[in-house]
Amino acid sequence: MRVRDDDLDAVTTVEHEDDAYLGEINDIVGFHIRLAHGACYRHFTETFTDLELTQKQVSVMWLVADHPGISQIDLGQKLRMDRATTMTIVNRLQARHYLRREKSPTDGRKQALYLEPAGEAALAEAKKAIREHENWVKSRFTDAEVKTLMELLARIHE
Amino acid sequence: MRVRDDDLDAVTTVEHEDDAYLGEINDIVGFHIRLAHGACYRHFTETFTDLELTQKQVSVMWLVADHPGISQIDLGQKLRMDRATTMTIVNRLQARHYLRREKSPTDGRKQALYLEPAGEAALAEAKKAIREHENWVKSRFTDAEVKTLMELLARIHE
DNA sequence: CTGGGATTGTATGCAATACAAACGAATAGG
DNA sequence: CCTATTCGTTTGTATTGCATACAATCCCAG
Repeated sequence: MRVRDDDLDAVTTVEHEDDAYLGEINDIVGFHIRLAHGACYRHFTETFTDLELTQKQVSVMWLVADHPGISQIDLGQKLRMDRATTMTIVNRLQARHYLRREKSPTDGRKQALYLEPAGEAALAEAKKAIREHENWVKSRFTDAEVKTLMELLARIHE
Repeated sequence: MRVRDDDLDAVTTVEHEDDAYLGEINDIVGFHIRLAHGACYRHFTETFTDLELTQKQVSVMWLVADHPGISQIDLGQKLRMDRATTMTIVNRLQARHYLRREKSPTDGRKQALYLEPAGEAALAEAKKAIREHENWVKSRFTDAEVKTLMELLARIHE
C-alpha cells in the first residue's frame, strides 16, 4: 500500500526490505492468504522439528482422538483431503504406531481409526507445541482481531 | 462453534455436513488458515486448468513483469521461496518460453529475468482468470471486510 | 593487489502433499 | 438378486519445500 519509485530501475542494486514493493499483486487476497499460510507453515515446522510431525499429521491425530472410530473418508471430508491423500497420512501414522485401523463393525467397507498409546502421548506433546505456535500467531493480534480473522477465514473454507 | 451430540457415536453412520463438528481443533487459528488456503488453492487450480499455471508460476511471471531484470534471489525473497525452489519454477517457465534468463550486467553472479512474448500473453490471460478467482474469494465479504482480512493476513507474513 | 568469506545460481536428492485413475470388496436400494 | 455406489487401496504424476554441495562471482580487509 505504499508507493516506491524503483519500478523502473529494479535491475539496479536497490536494497529491498522484506516487504519490498511488490506491485499490483499485493492487492490480491489469495496472494496474502498464500503468504500467511507459508509463514504459518514454516513456523509450525520449526516448532515441530523435535516431534517430527506435520500439520496434517497432527490434525489427523487430533480428530481421531476427538472422534474415536472415525473412518478415513469422514476424516478426509473434515480436513478437505481426498481418499488417496488421507491414506498416505494414515499409513505414516500407523507405521509409527500412533494409530491403528480396525474394520468398522457397522460398515465392512470402512476402517475405524483409533489412537494407540504412543499416539496419545505424541498428541499430548503436539498440543503443547501447538499452544506455543498459536501464541506466535496470536501475538500480533488482539483477542477481537483473532475472532474476526477466524470468522473471515471460516467464510472462505465454508 | 456449535455443539453437536455425536462425539461418542461418530462411528455410527451419522450424516456430516461440510462443516461438521470438529472439536477443539476448530479454535486453532493456524487450522483455519490452512483450510482457507486449501480452499483458495483448489479454486485457483480449477480456474487455471486451461492455462496450466499454478499460483507460484503466476506470481513469478507477475513479479517479473513488474520488475523486469529482477534476479532469482530477489524474486525468491519477495515470494518467500528459497533459491532451489525459485530455480525449479523459473526452469519450468523458461522451458515453456514464458521468460528468459540473461546475465545481469551489474552483477555476474545474478541472472536478470525478463518475460518473453509468450509469457506476456499468458500473464494477460492469467490476470483475467485471477480477477475471476478474486471475485470468488471476495463474493463472501464486504469491501471493508476484505480490507480487514488483508491487513490481518499481512501482519502474519510481515 | 590478493586472499578469504559471502552471495548467487545450479544440481541433486528426499519428503510431504495433492490429485487422477483404476481395482476389489462391501453396501444400499430397487 | 442385480446394479450402482461407496470406501479403501494401489499406482503414477506433479508441485512445492528444504538440505546439501559446488562453482562462479563479488566484496572487503590487509
